[in-house]
Amino acid sequence: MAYEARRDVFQAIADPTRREIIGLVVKEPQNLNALAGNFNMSRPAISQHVKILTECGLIIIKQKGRERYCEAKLDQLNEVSAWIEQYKQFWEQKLDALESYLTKIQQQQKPTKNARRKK
Amino acid sequence: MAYEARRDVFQAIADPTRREIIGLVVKEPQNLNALAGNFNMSRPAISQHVKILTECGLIIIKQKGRERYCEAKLDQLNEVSAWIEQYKQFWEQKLDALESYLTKIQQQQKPTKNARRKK
DNA sequence: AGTATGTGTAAGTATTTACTTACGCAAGTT
DNA sequence: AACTTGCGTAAGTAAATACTTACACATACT
Repeated sequence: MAYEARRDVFQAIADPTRREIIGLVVKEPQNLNALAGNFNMSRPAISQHVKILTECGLIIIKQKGRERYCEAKLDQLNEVSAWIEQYKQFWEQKLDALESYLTKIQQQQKPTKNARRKK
Repeated sequence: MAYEARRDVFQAIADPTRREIIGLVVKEPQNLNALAGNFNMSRPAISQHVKILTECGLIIIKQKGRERYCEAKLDQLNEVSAWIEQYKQFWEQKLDALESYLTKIQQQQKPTKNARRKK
């Protein structure tokens, strides 16, 4: 039951190996053996990761003779980008404007001096 | 062994429930029961998701009496944002400049007219 | 003090993940 | 035609995930 129900971009990029595959393929399209050469795992393992990446559209395969070149096609990253972007403002504003406010609140929560919980 | 070795932001946002939690908490900080009310799953399940989110810093907990308010603190999303951003140019340029080139290549790969594979 | 409320966490479970090795097949080479 | 190369995929496995129910415990309320 390995590698079945997976077509989600968020899931796809959750795995560090897959992120690395993307990084390599963006730099230079390459066939599966070449790709697998960069990792400390078996060729089939990489093949399975690539499958997932193609299933969610982040990689496309160009068959050339018996070789299959993997190319990056990162448009789907837009989904993630958009999700992040909607919060960007939030966290950037938090950083300066609300910083002092938050600190204040936090101080109100400090336990009374020398107070002890009974064990 | 539920929910152990997890502190990675990419992993954290890979789960749709956790993404939804973030969405809710950004709009309005709320305690765990209120939060859990939005989902079709048990309160402990949400508690565990929140734990993961706090562990990678996307949510902070403000204890108020017996309640624990969850607030979003999305700075860590920067890690994801940065990763995506480095590729943004790539996929945006691909969209126009390379589009025609890719189409051309693709056509070169079309099997010869009426060519058939033996079965 | 006794009860209700808000919550963390342990233990159990089904499913999914991320690998592995073994095998099979098509495309090129000799 | 036989051999090599490049690759997909099946089957097996250990670990991680995402839940659940049961329980413990502190804070508040009466």
